[in-house]
Formats: sequence, structure tokens, C-alpha cells
Amino acid sequence: MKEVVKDPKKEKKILETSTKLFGQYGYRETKTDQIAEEAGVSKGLLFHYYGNKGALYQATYVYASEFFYQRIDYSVWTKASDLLEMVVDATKYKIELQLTYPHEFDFLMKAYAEMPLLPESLKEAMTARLNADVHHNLTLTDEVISKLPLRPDVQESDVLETIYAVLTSETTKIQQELAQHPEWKTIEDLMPVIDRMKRKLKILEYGFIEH
Amino acid sequence: MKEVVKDPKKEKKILETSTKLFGQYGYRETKTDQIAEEAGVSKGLLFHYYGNKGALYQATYVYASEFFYQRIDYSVWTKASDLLEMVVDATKYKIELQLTYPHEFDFLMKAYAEMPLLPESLKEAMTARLNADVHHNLTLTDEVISKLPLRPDVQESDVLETIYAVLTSETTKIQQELAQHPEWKTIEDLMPVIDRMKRKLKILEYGFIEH
Amino acid sequence: MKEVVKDPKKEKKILETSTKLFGQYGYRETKTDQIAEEAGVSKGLLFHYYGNKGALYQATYVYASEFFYQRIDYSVWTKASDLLEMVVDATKYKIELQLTYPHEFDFLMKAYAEMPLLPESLKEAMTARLNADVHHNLTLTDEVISKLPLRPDVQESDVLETIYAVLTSETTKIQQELAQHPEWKTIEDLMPVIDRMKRKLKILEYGFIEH
Amino acid sequence: MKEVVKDPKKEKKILETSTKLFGQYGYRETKTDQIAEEAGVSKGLLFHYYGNKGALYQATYVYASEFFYQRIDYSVWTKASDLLEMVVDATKYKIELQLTYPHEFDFLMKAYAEMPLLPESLKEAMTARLNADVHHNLTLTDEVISKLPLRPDVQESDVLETIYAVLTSETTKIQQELAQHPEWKTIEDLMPVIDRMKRKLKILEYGFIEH
DNA sequence: AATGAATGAGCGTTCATTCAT
DNA sequence: AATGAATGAACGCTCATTCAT
Repeated sequence: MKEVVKDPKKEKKILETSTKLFGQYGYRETKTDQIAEEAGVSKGLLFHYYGNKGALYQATYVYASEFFYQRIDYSVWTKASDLLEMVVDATKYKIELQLTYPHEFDFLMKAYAEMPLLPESLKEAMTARLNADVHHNLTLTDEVISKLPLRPDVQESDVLETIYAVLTSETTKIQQELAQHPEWKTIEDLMPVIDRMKRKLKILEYGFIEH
Repeated sequence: MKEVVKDPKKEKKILETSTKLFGQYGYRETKTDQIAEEAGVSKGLLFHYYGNKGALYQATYVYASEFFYQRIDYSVWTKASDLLEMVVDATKYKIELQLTYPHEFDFLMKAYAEMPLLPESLKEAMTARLNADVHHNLTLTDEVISKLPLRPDVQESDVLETIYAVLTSETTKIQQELAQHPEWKTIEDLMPVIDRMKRKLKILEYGFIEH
Repeated sequence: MKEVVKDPKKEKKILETSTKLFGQYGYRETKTDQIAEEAGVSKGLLFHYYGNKGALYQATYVYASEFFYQRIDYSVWTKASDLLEMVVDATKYKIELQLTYPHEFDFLMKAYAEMPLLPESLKEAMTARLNADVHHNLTLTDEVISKLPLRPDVQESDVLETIYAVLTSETTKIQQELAQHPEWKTIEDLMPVIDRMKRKLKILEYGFIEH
Repeated sequence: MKEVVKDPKKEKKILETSTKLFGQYGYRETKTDQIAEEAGVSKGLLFHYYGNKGALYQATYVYASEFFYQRIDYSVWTKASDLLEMVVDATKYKIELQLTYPHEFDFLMKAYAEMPLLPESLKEAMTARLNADVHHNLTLTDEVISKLPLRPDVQESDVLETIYAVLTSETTKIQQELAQHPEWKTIEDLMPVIDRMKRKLKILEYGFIEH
């Protein structure tokens, strides 16, 4: 495939628009007409730049994921020695990014969720991309876990998966709460949910049963 | 919308078929043509009965969710005093139902996953329905939790949600494993995954930190 | 491919229209919109009946070729013992059919001519069909030739090909003359061109060199 | 249309390329993008020089037909007194030209074949051009015929057309054989087909009927 | 004169929905 | 009540043509 020269301004406008629309309506429900109109370019240009809708979707993923992860300060993860500290810092950080760049965040969330419903060939292409990124994501938490003093009768993999389950669930919950409370604009507004996450992680560390 | 008189046999056939097809391919990829043909009725009847495709999808949801929950033996939950016992029994039970009624189960799973991807108006209608049912689901576990001796410094709601997070995650994992191992046909084949769930619940109960 | 039930009247109207338009403008230049409109049906019906444009083209070929060859009185060929008689009778007959059914005739002519310019898959499908029909056509002339007393120093295949070349060329010439003289409506109007063909065949039989 | 000043080198490159591509793929299947790229000029220049695709096609025809006929050594025709000699020499000569300049030759062949399939306005323009050239072609053979001793009962025009029919048919046959045998590179490889042509011309001269 | 990025009308095709029977 | 033939709006995509530079 020949690489087409793209006007950086138009490319940016297109990808911002497609990020927003794909993130809002998903792949199938987002129409190329709508993207072109909202981005202020012709439909022809979309296809001139990306060849087809599926490739535009993938380009949008690359854009959103680079956009997002370029802004990550990895020291948040690496400098933590304590799980609680790391997770809380990371979550705060993530939420801040999400509040600042909601479209990019929503797109990434939706891309992950709608993967199994994508047309076959696009699904395959996206699976490859997402697997790489998910793996990249996991390893950060991984390192911290390996430093923690675990009880001798638990398996590290079980602990890791359990923590991951709670984080995933909490993240989803926070997404929903953010959607329901568009008035939350700063990290302070989110202290209650951060605290809730802390409490849950403590349950994981110390158990909930009295003994 | 006027309520139409429906031939019970045809209605059943339609809903069984739509359950299977929507569950397999999702809303957009399932064609009304295909449902009508496989159900052995005319496409006209589909629209005569349900008005439009979205309403058929909702009716399918009502059917599948009633189908499924009608068959639940609630004593599995209520007679348990021990969390581990309850969860394991409930999970075994759930898996048995899933193995027995895969179409209904798959539909419910897919309905939950594809909700944000539905056309706008259908999405709203489905969101309302699903929220109600998720709530219903939680309360069962709730009763058992309230009987457990909790540490004084933890909140019951946090514990409940944490357990729920782990169960949800584990359920998803099991779905994937079931999809990858179609040869698992009895509950015995699933003992390893049940055991893994047990270990994770124990982590929740007693914590993973050595102290 | 499921065979769709077709309304005979609409099918006829569609095929008559597609015969006319494909015959006039060729495959690429004929638009499905135009066929639908001129046939008085929706564009959807075209695709419901034939699946795609290429299949409609093939169906049109089958229609035109059956239409045409069903009306052929084969006795014209078989009862002739003399080449001249046979060719003249056959040509008269062909021209009469052409004057009566110009659209079907034109379509067939154009289908043959535009074959190499068709999209690849359609070309293959059409090649198979046309080869069968051309072969069918040739064999009729063949039989008569074999009955003629040939000079010992000529090869039958050379004679056959030479006759065929003259007939083809004459047929093409007649097509053009017919196109230029829409006022020719009966076989009588064509006696001059028939006579010209006779004279040419006589040249073939007896040579043009004085000796 | 204002006549634009054209860079001779670019014009040549464009026409060589369009000759090759139109000859290979035909009018509709040849894209202006492709011509521009292969000719090493911008697409804009194509339209600057020729206004539209149809005009470029016509310019290509003028180029190819002038290219071809400029290289004809007319003495091949004029110096022959014997029909057989003339035709064989001319045919050899033609084939040599075709082997030397295949693109120009192919374009001319395809242009002739696809004329009725061109968009309406282009078709009219091309028809006019081609008719003129075909006439030009005939007159050469004409001179030789007029020198031959014809039987008193044949018309010169009939003889001429009959010869022409056989030559046309034979030429087409040779084209196909050349396409199937790319290994034929010299005139010697073509002696069998030249001989076949000789035999057919003899049939024309002396007839095939024994008497 | 020359570029090539950008356009948009137009194409073949899909499929939920309608409606005469 | 039930059919299924028929519809047509909507879609993704193509490509000759335009025009700012």
C-alpha cells in the first residue's frame, strides 16, 4: 500500500473526529459520511487517506493509544514499592487523563469491548494490536506484585489475577460513575472513589474474615 | 403498540431461533431473513408480532432471561451459610445451566457485552432492562454475606463488590475456557477451574499479605 | 444459491429492458438504476432476483439466446444440399429474426464483442456459455460443406474457414447497413444484400481468376 | 478548447504510456492515475494537456495510428503485380511491425473492438476517426486487384470485399495465435500461418468446387 | 507550466420494513 | 392471522475532474 501524503491538520481533525464518533457509537454505527462531515473534509479524502473504513478504525486506534500512552508518566508505576500506593497513584493518574481526554479514553474502552463484534478481518488486525498493548499494561503491575511479601500458601498468579479483577471492576464502575456525573471535573471530585478502591485493595491484602 | 395475538408455538420457535442467532452473531450481524427462515415462519410474521428488529431483540432478552432465571434453584444460594460453599455451589450450578442451555446463556452474555454498541434508541431500552436484572443478581449473594463474620474495619458493601468483581472476572475467564474446550461436557471437567475460584475466594477471606 | 420466485411479468420486463440496454450501451455503461427505472421495478428487485449485476447480465444472455434460438427453424439448414441455397436461406432467416427482434439480436452481437472487456469473473462465465453456442452454430454449416464435391488440392478446413470468414464479414456489413437504414423493414428490402452474398459465395466456389 | 503548449518529451511519454495501458486494459479499466504514474507526470498535467480522459483516448488513437502508418513501406503494396505476392508480403510486413511495436498495434486492435462500448460521446468521435482510416487501408489493395485478370462475370468490388474478408479473418486468427505463442519472435516462426493464408487466397482465385 | 491534494457525483449492493393478498 | 414479494433509503467505495499553489 502506497503511503499517501496527509495534511497534518486534516489528519488530526479526522482522527479526533473518528476517535470521538467511533468511541461514542462503535464501529458499525459510525458512518463515514458522519465522520467526513464532522471533520470538515470530503468523504473522498477519508478513503484517499486510509483506503477503507476498517483501516481508518485501526489508524484511530493507533492515534488514540499513542496519544494516551505518550502522556503516561511511567514513574508513577516504577517508583512505587507498595501496592496500594502504586495502584492509587496509577488510578488517579489514569482518571486524570480520562477527565482531560475523554474521547480518546472512551474510544480505547469501546475498542476493547467491541472487538468480538467487528468484521472478521478487522477483528484479526485489532486483536493483534490489542494483545500487544494489554500485555504491555499488565507487566507494569506485575513487577510490583513480585516485590510484595506473599503468604506462603498463596500462588502469585492467583493474587495477580485477583488484584486485576478488582481493578478492572473498579475501573468499569468509575467509568459509569463518570458518565453519570459529568460535573466531576477534577481529581478532587474523585477522592471518594479512590478511597473506595483503597479499601478494596486492603481487603485483598488482609482479608475480610475476622479471625 | 397494539398487542397482537400470537400463536404460542410460533412465538416459541421465533424466540428460540432469535436467541441462538443473536447470541451467536450479535444484533447487527443477525439478519431478520435468517431468523425467519430458521424459525420456519415468514419474515412478515416477525414484524407483525414485534413491529421491528429492535423490539424483537428486547423480546428475546425477556425470553432468555426469564427462561434462565426460572430454572434457577434458589435453594443453592439460600441454604448456604459459608461463602465458599455458596459460591462454589452457585458457580457449579451456573455452569451446569450454561452447559445445558448454551444458547440462552450465550445470548445473555452477548447482550450484556454489545449493549453500548446498539443503535441509540435500542441501547437506552436495553440499558434499563439490564440494570434491573444485575441488581436482582447481586441481592442473592448479599444475603450470604450478611451472615458472615466480617472484620470490624471493613464495609459490607465493599466486601460484596469485591467478591462480585472476582466472580465476574472468573466467570468471564471460564466462558473463554469453555469456548476453547468444547470437549468439556460435565461438571467434573470443570473441577480445576472451580478449584482456582476457591483459591481466589480464600485470598479474599484471609488476605494475601504475610503478617 | 437459493432460487427466488419471480413474477413472470416483471422478470420478462426486466430482461427485455436489460437486453435492450446492455445491447445498446454494453455492460459497463449500463447502470442498474437505469434498468430498474426503465423496467418499472425497484433496484432492490433486480438484486433480489439476480443477486448482482453480472448475474443479471448472464441471465440476460440466456434469455436473449434462448429467445432467439427457440425461434430458429433448423430445417432451413438441414434440408439444404447446396451451399448457396443453405447460406442464402439461413441468412434471410437470420435477418428476418433480426428485423423482428432487434434488441435481442443486438445484445447477442454486443455480448460476443465485449466479452474480452468484461470483469474477470464475468468474462470466464460468459466465455463458457458463448463457446458452447458458437460451436453449436458452426456444426450446422459443417455438415453441408462435407457433402460438397471439393477440388482434390484443397483442404476441407481451409474451405470451411474461408466460407466462414466471408459469412462473418458479410454479416457484420449487413448489421451496419441495417443500422444505417432503419427504414428496411421486410426481407424484400434486403434482397440486394442477399444477392451480394450470393455473388461472393459463387466467387468462393468458382474462383475469380479467368483461366 | 484552447491549444495548450506541451513539453514534447512529456507528451511522448504520456502517449506511449496511454497506448500501452489503453491497449492492454481498454478505456474503462485504464485509470488516469495509472497513466500519470507510469508516465512519470502528474495527473493534473494529463488534464491540463488533454482536458479529459476521452480526449486523451482520442489523442492516443491519433498517435498510435500515425506512429504505425508512418512506418509503413508502401512499396510493399505498389511494387507487387501478383495478388498472392502482395498479400503475403504485406502480411509479413504487418506482422513484423506488430512484433516490433506491439503496444501500438494492440491499442489499434482494441480501439477498433471496443468502439461500440465507449461512452456515447466518445463513441461518436471515435467512429468518425476509424471509418476514415479503414477506407485508407482498403485503397491499397484496390490497386493490385485492378491489375488482375478477372473473370467477366464477377464484379471487382465483390472480389475486393471477399479478399478483404478473408484477410481480416486471417489477421484476427493470427493475432490470437500470436497471443498464445509469445515465443514466436521472428517472421520464420510464422511461415505456417503465412502458408495457410496463401492456400486460402488460392481458393479465392481458383474456387474450391471441382468442375 | 505543472502539481497532486481534495472533491463529490455516482456506483453496486444490503436489508429492515411495508403492504397487497 | 400470515405471507413473502417488493421497496428504497442508506451504505462503503471509486475515480474523473478541479483548483490552490
